[in-house]
Amino acid sequence: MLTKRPDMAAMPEAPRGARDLLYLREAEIRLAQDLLFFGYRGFTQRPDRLLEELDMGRAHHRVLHFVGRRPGITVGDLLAILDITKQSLGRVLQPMIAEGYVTQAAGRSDKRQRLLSLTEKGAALERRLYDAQRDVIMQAYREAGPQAVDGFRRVMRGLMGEAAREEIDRLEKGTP
Amino acid sequence: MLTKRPDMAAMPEAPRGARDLLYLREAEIRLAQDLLFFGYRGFTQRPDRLLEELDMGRAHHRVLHFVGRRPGITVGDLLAILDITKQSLGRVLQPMIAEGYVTQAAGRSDKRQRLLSLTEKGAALERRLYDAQRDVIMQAYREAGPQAVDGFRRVMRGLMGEAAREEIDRLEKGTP
DNA sequence: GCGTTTGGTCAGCATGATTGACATATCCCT
DNA sequence: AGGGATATGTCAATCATGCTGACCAAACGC
Repeated sequence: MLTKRPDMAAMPEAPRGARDLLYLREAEIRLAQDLLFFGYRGFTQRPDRLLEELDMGRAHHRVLHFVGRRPGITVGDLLAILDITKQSLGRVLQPMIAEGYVTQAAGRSDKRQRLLSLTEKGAALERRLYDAQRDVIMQAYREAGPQAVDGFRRVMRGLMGEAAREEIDRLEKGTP
Repeated sequence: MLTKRPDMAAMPEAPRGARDLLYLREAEIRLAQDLLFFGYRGFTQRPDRLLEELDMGRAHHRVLHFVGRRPGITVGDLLAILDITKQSLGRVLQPMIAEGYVTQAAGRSDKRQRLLSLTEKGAALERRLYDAQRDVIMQAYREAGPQAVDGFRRVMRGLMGEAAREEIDRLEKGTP
């Protein structure tokens, strides 16, 4: 498949140069795939190592992160953010409650709700994970420069769906 | 933990404004975490759906991608890129060979090596996955603009380790 | 009072990762 | 030619994280 390239058949009479543009575009997209794969791995590597020592995984980190980000979040909202099933969350969340990383409190207006928050212990662990990840991000931001950071943000926002974009805006503001 | 913020104790006599800067920096890092989580999910979502229909997972996609990117790659090099164990790769790779997505050929200089390449069938599937992912990336790139794309690349490179950065350079050139 | 919503829980399954141990073929150096 | 190192494959067992379907309990709200 070394000689087969995209959309060639679809442009049998493409103008001179169009073929080269397609090659260029493909190289650009392939590079993006590689960057996302290796970059995301670099981003998760250090927290993963810390979590391993505590017999936890990335799922636990996500709970710590989003509960810390939005204290008093309901189980339902957390499920919507993580986009996993109630059962999958339960298996991670219940042990975290039992071991005192997360607390539940009945909602004041709706008593069915279990509002989730981090305990001191949970917040301390979250901060350790945050610090590890912060170092990696700060380093990348410093090397790249502020303008690059802005570009990074724009592209990442574009990669996610509309729902996730709204979720991010909500997280940035507080809890509207 | 709503009132506890980073490094406060470490800067008891910080100048006016330093405290605000720390708040700002934390918000920046938290945003980066959210962007990477939701962005990466958006990036993998469409291929994941296609793969599901064929009873494959993300691991299969990674093999198709990197073998397609570097035809004739050795098992060892692929392992180094994916950073998984031989056994983990074997469970994904062997069925793909059996079902005719990937072929093996003995290395000409070193006959121990099994040089991996995509078959027509494998390349066709890889292209379907690529096309799905390309649409998402192109959309994000178009919305963000070329300058943002450059910034995105810089930051993502910064997030990965030195080894991954070299690997990306190697992939971009060909197979040095 | 009754249907709906929120949350928890049970049993079972798939995927993709892990480790340790061992086998085979080939390479390369002495 | 011998022998250690290298490249790959394979066995068995385990773990983490996702899934489904079914069902229950409590509280809401009309």
